[in-house]
Amino acid sequence: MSIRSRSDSPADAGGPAGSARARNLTHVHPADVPLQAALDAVADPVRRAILCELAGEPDWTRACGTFDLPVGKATRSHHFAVLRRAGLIEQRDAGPRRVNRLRRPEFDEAFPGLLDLVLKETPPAGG
Amino acid sequence: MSIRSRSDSPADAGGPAGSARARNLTHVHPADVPLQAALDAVADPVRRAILCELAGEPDWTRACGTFDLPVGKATRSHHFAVLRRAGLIEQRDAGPRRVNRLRRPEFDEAFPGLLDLVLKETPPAGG
DNA sequence: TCATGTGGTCGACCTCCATCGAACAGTTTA
DNA sequence: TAAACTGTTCGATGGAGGTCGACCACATGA
Repeated sequence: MSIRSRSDSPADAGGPAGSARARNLTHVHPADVPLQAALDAVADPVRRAILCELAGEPDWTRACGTFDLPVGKATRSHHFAVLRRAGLIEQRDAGPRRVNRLRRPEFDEAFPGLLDLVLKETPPAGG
Repeated sequence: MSIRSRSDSPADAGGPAGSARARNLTHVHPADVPLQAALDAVADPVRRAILCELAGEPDWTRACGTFDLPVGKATRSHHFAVLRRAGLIEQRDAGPRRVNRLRRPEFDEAFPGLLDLVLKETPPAGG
């Protein structure tokens, strides 16, 4: 397998030191994520809804607050953090908003097929 | 996709009506399993250990009690039931024992890549 | 400076589920 | 019949995590 240098933190690109908020934005490369964490991340329906919405649009175009989710903003923030720690999404501060990107190629390399299953999911019914 | 006739309950093969215990052994075809149930099933480390052990041996050679698991027999029975209802394993009564088979081709067709991820998992560390 | 909008953090609550001991059921052998 | 073995079911328990309201931190614009 290809052990890449996980030091190329992509969120650091965009400034010498970044803002104070951005410095708290820690990312984990999918290659460093245990299978347990990856499965736990995608096992939640709200998080799968986030991933599906994110997959349908270009990178860095969706802020956290723009997702249609049946939970409050505290829970929403929690879910985004779980996805970030599982190597599934990447986040970047854009003014007061935090925009997202689905880490599809990296995650696919670490867990082949898993993200495809999530994105191909047929919504239960009716909705 | 190939919608196969899910009425070919394989556990019924082997007798006209089977024993009383066998009649309570209900199976679910992986094609009828929601993604949520499949993910929930493989998200548990004990169940993944069962799947990995099962994958290393021929079908119908491992009874439930022969698995090396860090849980009591009540919990063990629970986990096997979850795997059965998720379409991951097939069970058959052999005397007082209940032997198992990994439903690898059927499950792979319904959830491509998922079982591979589980079986390729590297045990956390040390051992 | 203030107001607004966005998102994170904290504490608490609550539900789900993994876990266990005990009792029960079925099979085999004596 | 009894004993031994295997596995299930039941009821209870504990912990992990999803959820919320409230408050806090940061960025923008007037």
